Amino acid sequence: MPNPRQAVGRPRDSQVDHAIVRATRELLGERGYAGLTVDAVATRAGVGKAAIYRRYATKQEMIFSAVVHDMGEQPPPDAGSLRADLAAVCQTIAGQLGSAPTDVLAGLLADVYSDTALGARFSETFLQRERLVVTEVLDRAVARGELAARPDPATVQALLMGPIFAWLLILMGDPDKVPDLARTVAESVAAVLLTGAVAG
Amino acid sequence: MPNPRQAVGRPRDSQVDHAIVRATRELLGERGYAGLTVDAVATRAGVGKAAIYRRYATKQEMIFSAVVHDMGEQPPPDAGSLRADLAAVCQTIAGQLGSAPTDVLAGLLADVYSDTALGARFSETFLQRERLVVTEVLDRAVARGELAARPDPATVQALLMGPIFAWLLILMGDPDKVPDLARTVAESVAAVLLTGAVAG
Amino acid sequence: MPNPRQAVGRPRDSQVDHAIVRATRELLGERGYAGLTVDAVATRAGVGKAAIYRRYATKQEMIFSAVVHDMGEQPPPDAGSLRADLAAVCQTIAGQLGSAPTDVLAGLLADVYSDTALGARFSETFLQRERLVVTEVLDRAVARGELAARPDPATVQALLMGPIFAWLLILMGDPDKVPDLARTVAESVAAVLLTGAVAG
Amino acid sequence: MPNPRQAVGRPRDSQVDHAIVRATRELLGERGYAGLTVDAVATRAGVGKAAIYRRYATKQEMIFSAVVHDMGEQPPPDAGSLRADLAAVCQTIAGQLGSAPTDVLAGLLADVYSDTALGARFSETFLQRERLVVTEVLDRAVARGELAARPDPATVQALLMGPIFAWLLILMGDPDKVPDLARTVAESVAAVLLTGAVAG
DNA sequence: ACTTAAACGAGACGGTACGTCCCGTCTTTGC
DNA sequence: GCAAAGACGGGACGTACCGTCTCGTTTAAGT
Repeated sequence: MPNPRQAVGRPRDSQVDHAIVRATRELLGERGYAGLTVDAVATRAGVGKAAIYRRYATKQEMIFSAVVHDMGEQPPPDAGSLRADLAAVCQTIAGQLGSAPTDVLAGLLADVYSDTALGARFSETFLQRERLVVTEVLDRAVARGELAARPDPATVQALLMGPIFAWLLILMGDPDKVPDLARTVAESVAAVLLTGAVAG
Repeated sequence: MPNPRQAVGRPRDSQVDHAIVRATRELLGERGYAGLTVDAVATRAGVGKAAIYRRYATKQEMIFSAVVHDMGEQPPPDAGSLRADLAAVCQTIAGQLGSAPTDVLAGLLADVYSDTALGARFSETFLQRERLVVTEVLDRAVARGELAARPDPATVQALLMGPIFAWLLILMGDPDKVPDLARTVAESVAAVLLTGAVAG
Repeated sequence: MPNPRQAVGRPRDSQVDHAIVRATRELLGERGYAGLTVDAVATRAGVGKAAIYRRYATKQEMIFSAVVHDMGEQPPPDAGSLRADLAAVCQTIAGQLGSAPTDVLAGLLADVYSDTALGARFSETFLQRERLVVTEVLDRAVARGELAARPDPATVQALLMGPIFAWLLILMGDPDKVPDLARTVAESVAAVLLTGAVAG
Repeated sequence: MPNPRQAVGRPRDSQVDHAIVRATRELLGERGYAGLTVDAVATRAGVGKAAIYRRYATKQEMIFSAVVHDMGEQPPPDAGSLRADLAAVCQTIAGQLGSAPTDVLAGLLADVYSDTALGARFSETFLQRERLVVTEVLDRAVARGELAARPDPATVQALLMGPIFAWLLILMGDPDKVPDLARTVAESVAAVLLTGAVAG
């Protein structure tokens, strides 16, 4: 059951979509989050502002879509143990967070709080998808007999992503040390979970 | 040897200082971070804009000063064990982060990336002071013989503050559950440190 | 010798022509000259914008054609005397000017100055045709012996149409009084012409 | 009884007023009425757009004020006879109309119809003031015994200004011939008035 | 008391970006 | 090849803030 409105009128030009996303990413890299303007994106993309606002309701949505686009968050491969699964999840998180400049991440995070629609989209696109991954990993551990009961996935999610987030965004730590940090995080979360200290 | 320029002319009115801080906090609560304007603060405070810019170089500095004001980060009391000390540090962090609305925290974090001066101040006022606390706690554990060598304080700081940060700012979790989370965090960090898995 | 391009392809739909003209007039009445948009005309007419721009090069031309359409300016019937002929011409002018809302007339007049092509068409469609009428009337008066020489037709044209124009467009006078005014104008122009005060 | 609000805050800078008016006039001359943009005026005047919109509610008001500014319409000197007085009035009208480019006059006239406030101002600033002049001239003629009763000033105003208006704005006639036309107009109006054909 | 100099409320200033609107053109699908 | 529908590049509009700059007034400290 495709969208019935697709049949009428000139269809959206997908080259315009790409040009906007591309220009946004380039300019974010060149001028930073705070220095990005919609006019500059339009000019760089060779596109009218109307074409941008036809796709995105606000500047913030445009940036969000250009940066987050498709944080695929594929279903995680079973690595055989909770410890190994957690390590894999951590690496994925680290890879995603490291894919955008920190000032952009911080800017987006702030925008999420001033735009309800964006907040919902952020939650759906990113948080809930990642939570499913965490849930899956925990369920496996229960199935294996490593855990007696499934701990709260949201709590585990915070334990996993938090330190990496803090390292990059708040402490402005060296990105090269993120892999080491990810290992330590996986280690510490596995330790605390396996002692049974975290409630469901 | 005070600033000689202070002696001449009309002195700053400390009531103006308070009015600005107060108006800023009120308006942050009412309209949120993104909705705050300097004109509105001036009006609410019954103050001219010049009086604000005489005190703060930018809007961001004004907000920073009004919100962060005095994250005291007092020296931590020795609780007798690494596990207990980490728990205390975690509670402190949780208390500080919970004292401001999340949208304000996110907004300030974004500003830190577009304003070098603010970034430096944020680092000095907040990060480095907290790092000293972490370092002190770790040193005590070494002195007690709990740890063979002092792990990297920055890494430990990320492990401690990260999950709470993520819970509040990213996952938009229930603030009432933060104390529980803080306990879990302290537990997990103590576990991984005591196994010696974290390098110095 | 018709246009050879007319023979190929689908012929223009004359219903579309009428729909455009009709929608234009309706919307001019409802929203006024300044509030008219091509999109609105297309929507109201149930027509694509391309169909409009296939017929008219600009929005202004569209309006012009819809409003002026056929200012017939038929050859004037000989009324027997200069005085009577002038009165007839004046009534015709008054009738034409009164047929469109004043804001539309003012808008069109302004457009004539920003669009050379429209200016030319305005001149051909309206001014020159009217001038021929004036010239004819003056020539008759010469033939009758009422005038010794033919005065400058452009000057007489200005004397005849000017007051009615000013009354409606500038002074925003009562349209019901235009017939009276037209009589007075004819009277005054006849008077000055018959005294021989106007040069050829 | 001066404006009580003058005392508070920074006063308007009259140099800014002049810069705006000057830039508007220059650009009207260079690019014509249709080519004028508010941004261009702001840039040329070395002024922010806000400074313009603080003074004028719309672009149209700005242009109106810059062009019409002060059509002084001083009380007319008594020339001794109705015929001579009318000639003087005609010359004044001709001078005023000739002081601005025709495209600007046409543009302003159109604006008057899409902006009620501007229409009112146009009427007060220009039409009513001129009408007083006409009324005064007619009253003098009555006092002199040239006229039995005072004819309708609005009608006479239309008779006087109309032909000059039509000559310049509609017929796009040679501006050099306006003085001749003005004389003819005065002649014809005097003729018709003195025959008593125009009602009060 | 009188001068000096800075701080004060108010609000205008130059500048920049926003999001909207409209023009005239182009690109689909269908007839 | 015309039709409706609607996306396209371009560009102006009027609004909203920012951080600065006058105004005239008020408040101390130093004479």
